[in-house]
Amino acid sequence: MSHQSALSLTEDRRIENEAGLIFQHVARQRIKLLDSLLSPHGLTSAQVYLINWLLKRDGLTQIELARLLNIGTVAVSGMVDRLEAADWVERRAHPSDRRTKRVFLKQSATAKEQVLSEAAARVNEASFEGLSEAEVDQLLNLMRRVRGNLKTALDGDAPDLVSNAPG
Amino acid sequence: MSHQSALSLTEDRRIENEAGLIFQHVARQRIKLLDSLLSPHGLTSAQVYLINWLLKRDGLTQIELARLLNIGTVAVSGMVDRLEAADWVERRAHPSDRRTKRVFLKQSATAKEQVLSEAAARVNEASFEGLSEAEVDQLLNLMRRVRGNLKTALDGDAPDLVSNAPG
DNA sequence: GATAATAGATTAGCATGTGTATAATACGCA
DNA sequence: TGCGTATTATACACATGCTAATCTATTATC
Repeated sequence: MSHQSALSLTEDRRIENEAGLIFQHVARQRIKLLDSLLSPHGLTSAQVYLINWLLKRDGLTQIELARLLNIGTVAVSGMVDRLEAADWVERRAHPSDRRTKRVFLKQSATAKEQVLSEAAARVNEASFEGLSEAEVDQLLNLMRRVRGNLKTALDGDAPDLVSNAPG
Repeated sequence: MSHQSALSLTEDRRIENEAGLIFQHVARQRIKLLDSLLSPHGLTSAQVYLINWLLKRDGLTQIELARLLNIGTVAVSGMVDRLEAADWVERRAHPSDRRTKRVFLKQSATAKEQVLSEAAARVNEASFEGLSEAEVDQLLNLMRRVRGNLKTALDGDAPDLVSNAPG
């Protein structure tokens, strides 16, 4: 690794534990805050991430959702179960492939688009309070590079389906 | 919020979804990579975060661990259950407060210190591949500010016990 | 066409986190 | 002493993620 000479195993010890905690805490705190904003609407943050992709492209298959959300197909299966039970989405048979089930939003979900958008924006505002626009850009760009690094380390060389995010 | 004028609700829409996904993906990818490094030793990443604090200060109470790990006491209770069942730690009665149980490492855990340290270092190396030392510092500093912002948004004004991380 | 390999989705079982409710203990104060 | 409150840990129910195994349907190969 090119980085190894700059931060060796021993020199790295200063940040080795803290970095992991920071990334985890920020992710979990954002979820917690987003959940608190969404719970009055009967939705969770993970469900909204899924719905956001369907708002961009309705009728995605579960495997496509799994790749976009960076989770396994099993997790998608369970989430769609719960979303379907609560009448936010419905599964429909794929016209030509009977293995595949496509997921479509129901009207109750599309009607919430504005609410979900504002909740996400409020979490970002809280997160980036006091940071300049340049600093936010810097942070997100560095995070994208870290995500790419980790994807390489985990997947080997799989294509990056997530980089074209909805927005 | 001072930030609101720089990035309004509408201007924010470009990043509103992506930011959340990035933070989540990075956190989960790091966990996944760390878990894969630790599973040969019969440990999970969450368990190692807890053990790392005990390596710094053995005999913490469960509530202290909860605050340090930024999780609830219920989650600590379950984790200590599993760690105790696997003989990594043991609960001991507090000398003066019979409500409290302090958690102590067993020899099997302290013997693993070097292994855990190297696993964490390898995750950081993979994460920060291609980033300069200055960029890593920049990233972590920005993330610390985000964490502080979110803590304020969630807790109100609770003290930040986590900023003095082990390492 | 029959058979093998691949792909999409689900089930089962687990770890980790949440919120709410409870039990036991400690503490503050009359 | 004793009552009310706060603290610590746990029980319960749930959401979200994982891996491994399974089932069905498609595709590739002989």
